[in-house]
Amino acid sequence: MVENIIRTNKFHKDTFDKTTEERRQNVLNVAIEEFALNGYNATSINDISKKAQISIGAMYSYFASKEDLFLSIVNNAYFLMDDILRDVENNSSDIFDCVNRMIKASRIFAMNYPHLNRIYLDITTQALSHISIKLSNTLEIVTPKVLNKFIMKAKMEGKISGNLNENVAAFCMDNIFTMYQFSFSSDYYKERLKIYIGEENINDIEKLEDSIFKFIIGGLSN
Amino acid sequence: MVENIIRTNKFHKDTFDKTTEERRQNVLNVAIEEFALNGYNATSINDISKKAQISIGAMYSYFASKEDLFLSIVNNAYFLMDDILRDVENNSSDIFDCVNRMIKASRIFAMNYPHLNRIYLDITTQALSHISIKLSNTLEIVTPKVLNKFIMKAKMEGKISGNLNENVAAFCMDNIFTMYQFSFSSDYYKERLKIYIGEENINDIEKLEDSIFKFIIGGLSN
Amino acid sequence: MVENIIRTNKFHKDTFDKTTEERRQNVLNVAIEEFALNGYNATSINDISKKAQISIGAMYSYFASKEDLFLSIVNNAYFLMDDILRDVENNSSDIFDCVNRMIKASRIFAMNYPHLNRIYLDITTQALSHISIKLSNTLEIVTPKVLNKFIMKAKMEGKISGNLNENVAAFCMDNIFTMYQFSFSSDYYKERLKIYIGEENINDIEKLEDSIFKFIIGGLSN
Amino acid sequence: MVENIIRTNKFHKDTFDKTTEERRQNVLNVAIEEFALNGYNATSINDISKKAQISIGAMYSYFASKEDLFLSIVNNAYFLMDDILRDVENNSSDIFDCVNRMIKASRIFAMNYPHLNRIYLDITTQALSHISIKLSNTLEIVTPKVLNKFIMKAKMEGKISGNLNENVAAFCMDNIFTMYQFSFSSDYYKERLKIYIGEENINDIEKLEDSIFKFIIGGLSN
DNA sequence: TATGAATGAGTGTTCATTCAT
DNA sequence: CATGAATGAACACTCATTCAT
Repeated sequence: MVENIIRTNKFHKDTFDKTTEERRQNVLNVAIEEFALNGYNATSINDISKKAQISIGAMYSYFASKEDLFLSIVNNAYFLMDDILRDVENNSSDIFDCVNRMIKASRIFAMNYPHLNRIYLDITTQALSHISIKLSNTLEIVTPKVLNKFIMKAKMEGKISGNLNENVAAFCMDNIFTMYQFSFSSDYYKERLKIYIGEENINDIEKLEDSIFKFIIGGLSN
Repeated sequence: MVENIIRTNKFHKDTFDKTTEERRQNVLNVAIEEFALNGYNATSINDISKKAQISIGAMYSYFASKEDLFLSIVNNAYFLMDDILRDVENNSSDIFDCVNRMIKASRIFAMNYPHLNRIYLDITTQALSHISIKLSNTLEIVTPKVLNKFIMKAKMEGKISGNLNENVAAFCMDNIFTMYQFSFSSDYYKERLKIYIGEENINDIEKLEDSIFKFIIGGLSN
Repeated sequence: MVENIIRTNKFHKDTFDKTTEERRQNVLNVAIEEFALNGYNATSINDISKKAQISIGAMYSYFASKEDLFLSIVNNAYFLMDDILRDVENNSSDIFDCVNRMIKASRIFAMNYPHLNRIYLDITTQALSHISIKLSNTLEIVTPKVLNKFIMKAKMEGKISGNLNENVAAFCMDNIFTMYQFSFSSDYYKERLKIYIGEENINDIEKLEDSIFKFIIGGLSN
Repeated sequence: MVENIIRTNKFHKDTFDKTTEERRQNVLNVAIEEFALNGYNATSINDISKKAQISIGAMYSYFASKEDLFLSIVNNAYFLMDDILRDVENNSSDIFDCVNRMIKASRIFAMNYPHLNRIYLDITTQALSHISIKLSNTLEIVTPKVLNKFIMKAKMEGKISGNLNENVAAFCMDNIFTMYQFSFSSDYYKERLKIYIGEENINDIEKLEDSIFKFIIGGLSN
């Protein structure tokens, strides 16, 4: 199972498991913050160790390389995303409910873990393709599966047209979710959202999400 | 006018205007390729100058810094995007035609200028927010304006519901366009597209774009 | 007596005497292999402890420093050489027999203990003079003594000319033995031997050693 | 021709050819001294650049790596050795003259270039076999050729026995020369020479070399 | 006594930028 | 105006050694 592969991926050394929870969280938190702020390439492992107030030697006793530290973080982030998606899947009554939940989940994830979301954006960058390759087939697999499932179900129940191309619909929907997420973590996309909906509407999240919901439902009903 | 601001932004030194067109293009082309491949941070100006077969001294007589070279490229890229969008705007008969043209334009831009598209993705990254800030208010302004205009027109002509939130709709539509674009330049998003629509459907662009078109039209008709 | 000084040199801590023979041999064997392969400077004590499957803490409870571990090994190696030389001394009937035995002993030592021989070569290097100093007056003392003794005896018995400078002759002879030894442990000198005698003759050890013997005997008879 | 291969080996970058002769010599001299003193592994390129009072950046604009700097030095050293051996070859009237000249040349080379001689000793070490491999077939080729030539000539002229194995004889002779050389550069072998011939005789070089000469001539006449 | 996590100075190397020619 | 040699801070990473458990 793909999910198990993800969960058993391990990019840290045994030593990291043995240190205190506090130390572990501290290292990860500082690293997440730095990677999110500066991007992978501009982040220095020496800086992270200084800010986390641990020695650089300890850092390298926890992770074999800068890349492994980064992969560890990304891997953990996928656990989180996964859990959230699984939650959406399990609690959604139908595709409409599912869309609604996914919109909210996108924002909440980005607001709760803005650093992780920024890191995710960084990974999709061509410069980090060598890194995303190491996680390939574990990424981006749950969302299409969940969306597809609910769309098919709705089709069979006659709730939406049988002519809908469910794959492309799922793609379009996730495009909206993904960019919506980024709109709460990356300064660039934050600015873009403001331009689209106007600075004065930025705080009426309910209205915004309701409109997104309607747009998507329309897309499904074409 | 915003457009004039963009066009008059100048991130190169006067010397660069004075050298030959060939030399100018050569420098920019090599730089674009390198930045697209490695990302801003991992790209070396010395490397670019070597590959462009000009001296590093010349490089710095053209651009005050690595950042300025990068900004120059991005700025030029916006001319291109702008022209394309303007073209779409001028030739579209209505919002449906406009959507159709924008879908195609997204793909064509990404395929014709994959390097520029990758660079664009890089910029949206938080790590380069210090760079996007210098271009702020010049980016991402034309698309919403154009989309808005056509949606409003369609609303007035009764072609689509008056209840539609045109701002959010434009946002959703551009989310789809943007991610669709990335699907033709970044390896990461290429892979993601394959996962969504299946490797076997990746070559039937017409069917894909038709489905995207229908999804969006549905969204507008909700 | 010099010999006693050698034997009582002790570069390890008492703890090392108290651990099991197996553990002791294991540590030393792994260390010998690593030092021989990488040289003193490029060998890591942490690596040795990992390969020997003992903790780095234990390592430092046995030896006060990397240098002491190295000195221990070298010191032990001198016991071995010493025993071999003593054996040659005790069993040789005269200088001719002695030369014959020393040629063979050189090769056999190098083949049985190539690691120790490589380590010896490393020590003679200027970079490790700070180490050889700590062993000085214990090294290189037996061979000249033995050779000298047999040459003097042969002189007195009229077997070789009384005009021979026995010191220089011993020096020349040991030069030949030493380099012959290295020809069986260091890859560099192995290659050199091939260049001198031809790859096709490298396996006819008997002929080779017979020729060396004759050369030396000639040298003694000048 | 092997000699040409050596001469055209180039381990430095073009930039090094372009800097001033003074700077070039300075870098090489400091590097030679450091490598000779500490050995390859324990020598730091940053230290060399500091002692040579040039920036580390300049260092790396001259040589692509620490290894290349080292190889450059070794390569240059082979030019020197080569010239000396060629000189011996050209000026020797016969094998006896040749031996005489080689003994002297060994000492003089070691005294004039003790650093280079120490570096040579370092290279023969197993730990540096990865380096000597890069020079293989260029090293150690001239001496056997020269010695062989003169021995064969002497054989043909009846000056020495036709039964002599010239290859092994050359090997033995070079063993003596090589170790004699080291006796003037490495502290270890200096000490060893003293032990063999006595501290009181260390200054009577003429007597020493005369005795070595006689030993070798004897070896050739066996 | 044995363990191995932790330390931090030090390594080889890169690269944006300057400036004499 | 163009050149490219030169700079040096910074980087990812190593390793001899210490010390709490």
